[in-house]
Amino acid sequence: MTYRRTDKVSARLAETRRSILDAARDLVSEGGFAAAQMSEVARRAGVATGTLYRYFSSKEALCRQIFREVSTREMDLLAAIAAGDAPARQRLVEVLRTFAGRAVRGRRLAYALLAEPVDANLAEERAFFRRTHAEIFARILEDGIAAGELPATDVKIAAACIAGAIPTALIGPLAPQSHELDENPERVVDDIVAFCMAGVGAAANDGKPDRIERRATA
Amino acid sequence: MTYRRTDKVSARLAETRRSILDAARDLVSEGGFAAAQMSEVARRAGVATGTLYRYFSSKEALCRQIFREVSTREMDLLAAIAAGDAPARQRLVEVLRTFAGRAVRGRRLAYALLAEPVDANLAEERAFFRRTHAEIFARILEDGIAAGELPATDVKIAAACIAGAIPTALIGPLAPQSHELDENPERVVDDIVAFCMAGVGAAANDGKPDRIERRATA
DNA sequence: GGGCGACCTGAACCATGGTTCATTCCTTGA
DNA sequence: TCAAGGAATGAACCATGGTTCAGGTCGCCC
Repeated sequence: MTYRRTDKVSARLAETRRSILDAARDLVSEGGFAAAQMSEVARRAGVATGTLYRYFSSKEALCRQIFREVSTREMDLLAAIAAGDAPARQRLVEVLRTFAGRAVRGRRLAYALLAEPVDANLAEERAFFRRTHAEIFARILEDGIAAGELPATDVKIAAACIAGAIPTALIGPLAPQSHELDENPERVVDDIVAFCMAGVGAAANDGKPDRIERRATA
Repeated sequence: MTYRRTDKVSARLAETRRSILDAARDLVSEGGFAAAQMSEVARRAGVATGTLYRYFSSKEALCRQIFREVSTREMDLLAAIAAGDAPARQRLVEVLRTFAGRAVRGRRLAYALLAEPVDANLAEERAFFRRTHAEIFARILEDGIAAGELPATDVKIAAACIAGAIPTALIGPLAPQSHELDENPERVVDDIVAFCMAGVGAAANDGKPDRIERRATA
């Protein structure tokens, strides 16, 4: 027993771990998971390739960790809104706007999380992410139906539709071609949210004129 | 000049080409593009691996061809409906039902075309496929708005929402977990179509009771 | 200061799967 | 039947990128 990890060392280790995760996350938000090659992650983090394997058992483990950290942050935001005690319709609008708005702002990262081609292992993690999304939507829908704010629907299916419509409209293969997003992201978000709200049988106008009226008068 | 390709040979070549394409398509519809390895395609087609390269310059070229053949078939079906002279709302419902219905029936293939992780080259082809979808939806929406059947909306965005909602709800990472699809695919398709129709500001009841009423009485 | 072991290094290793090419087989036209 | 050349073969080749490991460095404890 001649060696025991000292606090200073632990701190340094933790720091290295963090810098690896940061490097990987940065790479992902710049070029997607495809850009996060182990050698490149190491270079960015200022360590050798082999060192990565002292902190993460495999590339998959590292990527999963990234995925979790980022998506947990997002989910927590949405969950907090969902757990509020505002009327269900209002919570739903807020959740959708938050989701879509954040995706637009961190577009490259959102693409990586939601749409980038990844291998089966990561796809699993993504499925979990999406499922959690859908559950948040579904719970609010249930509340709304129970409270009579929304018409009865199969909430699971409606939630899945929402979970598909938003990313596709924003960052899927359809989006890049159009430059509307760069010009007027707010309107795009508004329109998407309006579509989803209408889809679940609720007009989007909670205090402000909704998409349809606004555009009809234009 | 002692050799000239005879008709019989041309026919045989064409046949080989076809059998390669068939083998590849079958593999894709069984296990997605991931399962379509060149050696396996060759085995199925009853030729040697090298032979594939006499017909297609690369795996990418082969896969693109598959993608095009399959998706063209689907697009043509939808385009035919879209070009009809029924009221826009009716055409829209029909297109959506056809799209969703075929995806459910050929689920594995639909997954490959719409959602399976593929590399960037194929993603391009997929983007084209989706864009064409969205354009079909958009055109019908425009017709409907012009005819006063539908409220004014940004048709591009609505179309993108639809193009995202349907596949995700049916075959995306969300769907597999539930077995509703196996039990009652028709109802699921109905609900999804209803969501989309409501999203564009049209209730889905064209002659028959819509989702909401039906479920509310259950 | 010195021995010990954890930590770090990065070039070599390996697995996967697409691609090539020297060789063989077959068809054509005489 | 035979020379000429296109078509087919499939094992070897190669590129990519994750993973390993023998050797060096550094911090802990006495």
